[in-house]
Amino acid sequence: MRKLEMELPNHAKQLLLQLNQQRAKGYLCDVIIVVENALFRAHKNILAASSIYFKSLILHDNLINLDTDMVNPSVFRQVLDFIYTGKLLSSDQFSDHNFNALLTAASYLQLHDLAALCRKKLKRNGRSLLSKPTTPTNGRTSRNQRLSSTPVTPNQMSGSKDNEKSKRHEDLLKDDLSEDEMFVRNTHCTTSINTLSPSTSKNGSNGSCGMQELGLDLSKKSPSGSTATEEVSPSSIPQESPQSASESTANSASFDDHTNAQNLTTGEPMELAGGECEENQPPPDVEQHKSSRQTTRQRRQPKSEHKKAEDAERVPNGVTKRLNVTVDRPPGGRHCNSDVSYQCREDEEALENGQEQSEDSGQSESEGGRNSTNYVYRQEGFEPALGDNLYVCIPCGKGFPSSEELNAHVETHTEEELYIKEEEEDSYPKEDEVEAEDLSSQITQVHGTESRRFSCSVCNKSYKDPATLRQHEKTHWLTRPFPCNICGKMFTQRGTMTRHMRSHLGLKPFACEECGMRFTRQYRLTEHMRVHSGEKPYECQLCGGKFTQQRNLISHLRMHTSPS
DNA sequence: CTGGGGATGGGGCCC
DNA sequence: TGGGCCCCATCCCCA
Repeated sequence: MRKLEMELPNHAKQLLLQLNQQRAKGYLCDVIIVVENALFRAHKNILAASSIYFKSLILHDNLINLDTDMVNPSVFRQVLDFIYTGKLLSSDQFSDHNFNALLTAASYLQLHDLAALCRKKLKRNGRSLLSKPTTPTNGRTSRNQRLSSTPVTPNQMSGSKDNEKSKRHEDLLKDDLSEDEMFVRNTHCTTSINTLSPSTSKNGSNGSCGMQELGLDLSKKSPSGSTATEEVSPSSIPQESPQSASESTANSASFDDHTNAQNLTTGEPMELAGGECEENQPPPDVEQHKSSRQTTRQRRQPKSEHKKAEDAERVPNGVTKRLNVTVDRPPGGRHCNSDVSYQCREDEEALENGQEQSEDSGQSESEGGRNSTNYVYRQEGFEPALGDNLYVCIPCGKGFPSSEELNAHVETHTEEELYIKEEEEDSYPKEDEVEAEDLSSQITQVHGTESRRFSCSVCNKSYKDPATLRQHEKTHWLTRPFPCNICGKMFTQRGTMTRHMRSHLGLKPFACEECGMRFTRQYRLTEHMRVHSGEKPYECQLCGGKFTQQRNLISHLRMHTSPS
């Protein structure tokens, strides 16, 4: 048999180039590497082919946390670039110090070629090689040890991951990352990250890490003093920038595309790492349960998360909405499903507008700038005058020097800017609202001045206060005055909308002291606490069954009353 | 496979 | 404006 001698000269190179480009777009990326607060997407195959260490890590995990003692985001970006390009790009950054750091990382990651290169370089410069051990031996815990089956010493995670560290690193990133670096600071980002790793729940025995470890800050208002409140600012999840690797062949694969931003924004698990990553991963909170129910709940994935994961899959390159987006709400549907449908709808519109949802679409979207109040990043096509204010609010373009300030600013969006418009409407009745029903003025006139009760002319419900009546009236309006600026869903009450927004933004201020699980509503936490206390205040009068939640009692009662 | 129970998320609505 | 409660939907576990 004759040997075939035909060979494309640049086949390998082209292939790698393609892969790197795909990485930049997050296309087919199936693993996320978390380095401190930076997130990198990549392809398992590539990593596995590059390093035995990675090979072992990604075998069972879609999420890898690297020991930040060994590698920092800036260095890992270079490492990743090297893996995908085989090149170490020279830059000012490549000082001996940098090579030392690279060597540390390369040794740690068992990237022998890269390590050899670094040694060579250092040797040439006559500098001593770094001496950091490949395996961290200090007492400091690292996330990878908790979240992934890293071959590194399986130290415990110190649940109380220090703010200082994250902050420090954040600052570091600010220094290290280029102007084009993208910063993402959405809590959901972290949430989803956690959900990405099947091993998270298995390995994560320490409850207080989870989101906090990854930079979540959902506990601003947490009444608890639990460790869960010691987390870092949500803003401390700097995104690896697509531009960070701009000097290289391709961008660093990170949460750079809209999809991610979208998911983050909408509180949906980011589809950063491909669908499989999002499946059946319990949120970090869940894994923290210690009650008897703990096991059960650990195996569960909260519905919304689950659905969101699915949604993310369905809209892999979803065009995120910007604030002030025109509402286009499909009829019917509620809950997140409807939200998602809106999202999909926008995606479709984007498609119609020529934004293909091909594998390249992710890129095009990313250039469109992402919305997501909580997602801040910097990138081409979005050029606010920032100066050193690297933390950018996507909706308004304002830059802030720190994630904390940005975080504070972002909050104002949900409670301020987003409602300015509606406030104008709120002073009603506006023309269109009058057209809709024009109930308020009528009713107020009829009942407001004379009667103590204010009755709705539509349904005759009465209220003791005109404001409440007005609130009620809105339920009759054909037009709901309070749109969600992220998904377009409309609400009759501002409070409902703000609450809804919290789900987008991943703001869960209420933390359970027992397990660290967080909730968007105080009432939910109160409900939840009964899980730990065992209190079952709701009793079925028919069978004596007791329930922790009233709704479950109601559900139970239906069972009694149902025909079957 | 099915139904019941536990638990959670989201929206509506009233206070 | 936010809290509280209700309802619906859903998931997961288990018998």
